[in-house]
Amino acid sequence: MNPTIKDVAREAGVSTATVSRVVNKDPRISPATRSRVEGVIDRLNYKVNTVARSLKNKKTLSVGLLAPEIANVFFMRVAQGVEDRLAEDGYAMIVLNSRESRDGERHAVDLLLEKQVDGAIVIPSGGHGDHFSRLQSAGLPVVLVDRLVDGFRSDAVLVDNEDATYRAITRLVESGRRDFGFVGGQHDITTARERYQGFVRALEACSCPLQERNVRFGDFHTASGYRLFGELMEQPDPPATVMVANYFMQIGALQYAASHRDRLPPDLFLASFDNPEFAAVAGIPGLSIAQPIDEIGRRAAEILLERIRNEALGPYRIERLPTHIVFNGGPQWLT
Amino acid sequence: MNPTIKDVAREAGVSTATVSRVVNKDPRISPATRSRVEGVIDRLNYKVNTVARSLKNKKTLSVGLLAPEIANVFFMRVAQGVEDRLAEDGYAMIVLNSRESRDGERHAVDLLLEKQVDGAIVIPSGGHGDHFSRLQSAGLPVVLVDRLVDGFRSDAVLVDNEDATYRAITRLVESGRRDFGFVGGQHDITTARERYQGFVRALEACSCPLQERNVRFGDFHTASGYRLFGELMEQPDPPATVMVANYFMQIGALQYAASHRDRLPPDLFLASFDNPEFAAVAGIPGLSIAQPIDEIGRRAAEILLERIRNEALGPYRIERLPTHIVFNGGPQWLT
DNA sequence: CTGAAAGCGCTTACAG
DNA sequence: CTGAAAGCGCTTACAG
Repeated sequence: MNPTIKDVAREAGVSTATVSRVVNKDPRISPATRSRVEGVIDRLNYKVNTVARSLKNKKTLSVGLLAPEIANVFFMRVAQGVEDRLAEDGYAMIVLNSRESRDGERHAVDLLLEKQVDGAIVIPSGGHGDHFSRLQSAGLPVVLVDRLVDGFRSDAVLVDNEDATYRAITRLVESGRRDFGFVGGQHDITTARERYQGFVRALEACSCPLQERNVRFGDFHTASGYRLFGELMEQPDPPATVMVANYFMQIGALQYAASHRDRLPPDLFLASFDNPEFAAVAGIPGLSIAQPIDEIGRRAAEILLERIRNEALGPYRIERLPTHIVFNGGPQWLT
Repeated sequence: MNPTIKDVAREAGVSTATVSRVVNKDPRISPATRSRVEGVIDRLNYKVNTVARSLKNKKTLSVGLLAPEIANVFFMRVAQGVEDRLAEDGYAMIVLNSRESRDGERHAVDLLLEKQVDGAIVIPSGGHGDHFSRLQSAGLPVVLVDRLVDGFRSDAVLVDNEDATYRAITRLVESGRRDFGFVGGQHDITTARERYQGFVRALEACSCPLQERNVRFGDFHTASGYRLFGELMEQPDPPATVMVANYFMQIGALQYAASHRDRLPPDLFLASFDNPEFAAVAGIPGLSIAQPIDEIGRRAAEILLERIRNEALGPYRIERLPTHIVFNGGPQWLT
């Protein structure tokens, strides 16, 4: 059906070895031979069969991207960054969904092994990562994104959640706010833990009071944000400055706010991660700690490619990219 | 490194053919042999090398998903649906970004051909699709999603944009609204054209006046929605019921609305596609024509798999899935 | 600078 | 029910 290297060789009157060398830009081929072969390649519209090539080379030029869900704003921006970087080097991105379960992750690991990908970028679904080491045992480099996990060591790209939260809260303290609430995720997730620690540290630094009833932990989903933020607001004396430490919980909180405007403190201010568009539309003052999500994806891909090519032989690196703070109301979300 | 079929054969004292048959569940293998071989497979943790298998079978069990951008809510939900369906049958999904350009699409077609995918699902970037026929010439089935294109025929999965818009507008007319505006996309995109036609047809049906100054066409991006909706609102007598015929334009319109509340007609009502969360948070009354996006992805994958297996040999089918209307303000977005 | 030949890890028609 | 062998489409060490 599709022409093979044999067809080209026959038409050009050379061996398949020569055709292969032309295709792979081997400099030892004479210009005359090269251009003759290239002519035939064009004429027949020959495309190298990368499956055959992969079998020989033990490289598929493909990389797995494993995430807890696909329909997720954070994930898709990571994926965009990853695809961007991979495309530059001709690598394909295979996207897998772990469906937020460890079994899903195990299954995905099997699939990646079978598909012979050259490496994997993983956004973990939970706090544990033993099962990812099977990739490393098979010689595949892994780069973690967004968070670290227990029981598994590898390169990782994320942000400095603790420090970013610390700085954001400190800034709010400096502008006179002292009455804080917090809605976050479970502590087995490093990201959730780090953000809460930054929050606590900032309050300690200013000797601001932190009342236990103003702190809630949920599961990083919209419904959880709605419920926990609602619980905060339904108290007799709700905090006026609330950190909702995750994009989806923030959407939930904003939905609660939109439908219970009368319950909200008049000077309510919401701090969160990654959600400038939503906050802007809601018309509630706030700030977002913006992660460079595309860049995280790009860097993860970059590091993975280095490992695949054995350019990076040192110890595993945890790379934390800088965040920046975006205040609502400006036009900066209009891009 | 990884054990091969040869290692298993040697350990089990059988030929590689027998191992292959066990792996592929050939019923002719005796139970005794089967269980012995399976034991060895487990012990060595043997995984079939799908690259080698693909070379032999001329099937890679992988499918390409090509979209104009990855960081896009519509795309990611399609991708989720596609991945879901493909995973059931053990197919991998390779995601490619055409970067909203025809050259990007051509390049992706080359890559898909090289990677020997078994088929492709395409969300086109423009109104033209000549270049996709190279996939079909190579024997690869293609399923279009979201819209049709000139110069290319294939199966397609989308919604009945015209009728959905007609019904939504008609419903608003029945509730007493007569003063309409429209913000949509360029007419070379079938989706944009169909939605506008449905809008016009609904207004004709009720003999509602449609003023040309209340109709604007942009490019389906947030900034365009912001600008064009702003233009509508900055007129002396802005329309109170505006259809913003695309998810991203609607976000732009809501951002404009959030920052220019004083300019809005007091009884402003926004109709759009696919954005219940945003509209809910913004607190502006409205309705969304909700597409079953995951389902579109699933169906596209389903049809593609049928074509790959030659189960569907008939003529190309354009499948239009039903939409439903969601009004803001209820808790239905809390899922 | 070029070719003959082995081999990557599978599958399967053929033979028994 | 099982095996020997060919072959999928490449790449590359070796030889010239």
